[in-house]
Amino acid sequence: MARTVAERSDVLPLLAEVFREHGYEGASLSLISKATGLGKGSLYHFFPGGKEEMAVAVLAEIDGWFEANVFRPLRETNDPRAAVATMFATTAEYFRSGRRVCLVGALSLSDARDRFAGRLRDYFARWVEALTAALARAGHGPEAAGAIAEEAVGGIQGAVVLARALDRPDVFERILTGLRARCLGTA
Amino acid sequence: MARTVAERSDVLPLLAEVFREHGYEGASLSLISKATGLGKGSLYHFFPGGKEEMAVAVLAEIDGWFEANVFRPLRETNDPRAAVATMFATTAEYFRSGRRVCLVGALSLSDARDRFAGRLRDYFARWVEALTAALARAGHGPEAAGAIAEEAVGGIQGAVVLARALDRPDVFERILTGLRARCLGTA
DNA sequence: TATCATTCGTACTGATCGGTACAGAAAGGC
DNA sequence: GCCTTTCTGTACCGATCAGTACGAATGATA
Repeated sequence: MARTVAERSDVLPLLAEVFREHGYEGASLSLISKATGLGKGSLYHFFPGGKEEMAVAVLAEIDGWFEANVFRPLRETNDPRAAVATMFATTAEYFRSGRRVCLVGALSLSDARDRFAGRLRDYFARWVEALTAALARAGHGPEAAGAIAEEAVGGIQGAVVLARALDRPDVFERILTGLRARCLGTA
Repeated sequence: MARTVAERSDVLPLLAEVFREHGYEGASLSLISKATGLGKGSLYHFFPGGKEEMAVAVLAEIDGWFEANVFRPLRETNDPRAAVATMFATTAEYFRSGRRVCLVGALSLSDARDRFAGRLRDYFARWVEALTAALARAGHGPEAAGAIAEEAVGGIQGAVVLARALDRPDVFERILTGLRARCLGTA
């Protein structure tokens, strides 16, 4: 049979898009097969655990991407204010101004939440922690930094929901602008 | 056969809970049947259009509840600051501090969004408009009122996502407290 | 060219999906 | 007392679900 992909990791972005668009339950194997161009044989070869293993792999890749591009910069930068600003720009681009759903957030609202509870909690907890640390280093008081970080991380998720429901990416941009100002405001 | 319910509206809250917990795709007729105690015969008697009609009816009821308990008070009150404060208290109770999912928001993130796009957009648009009007009457400038309203409505949705992912209702409460302060702050 | 593990398509399983058909029981009018 | 309308359970439909089995094609090695 014809070879289509060399690496399991090659299909993860395609897989992620299917889960984002259809959710965990809605992402049927036939949809996944169509989106990846892989038959069931290949799919179960790469992911013996089936759909659940596919979702875990996708979540791990997303987690790794945010760790490298968002969380770590927030923790390790020498210029926390610039790092916070970069975080908003990076996430706005990643979520395509609300046109792209946050898979972690969407799973948190679905009945698949319990299945992946630990990973979902971990993702958001590390995001809030990293942002809290950056805000504290930027001059916010310890308790205010945590509260603002929660408001910002939650606010980004809410911006995705609202922009998608209203079908208005400009609403996403405006909310993020407000959140950024709140993070960088009184230091 | 034994009669179980008298009115179609009696099953709407049960139906809503099934959709909230399992999403549109995940709410199978067998789950719905179990949750409502109604067989398929009764279900299709009340909702000839099947699942889609059930979801539409549930959305209409939710919309009606928010219109009566949240949107209209914001529009018609003589004390806009008190009305805004009441909105936060009412929604916190309705969403049970993030333990209960917002069905409208969850559907907006799912692949059922297109099916109900108009209703989802309408719900959030009216919420933002009503809150904008109240904030303007409370003394905010016209452009600031709109921006804060979007941030607040989105923020509530994000608070549900975050509190549910972290399994921490206190995060929901803290975020709402911050949003309320932002709405009532500099008037 | 022969070998061999890896990769892949297809056919299949049993279960469940949303929806339909229909017979029969309860309720209400008379 | 019927008799009509309103409700309700159950059996069934074709389609699709996640997952398994397995043979065939492939690419690397030799």
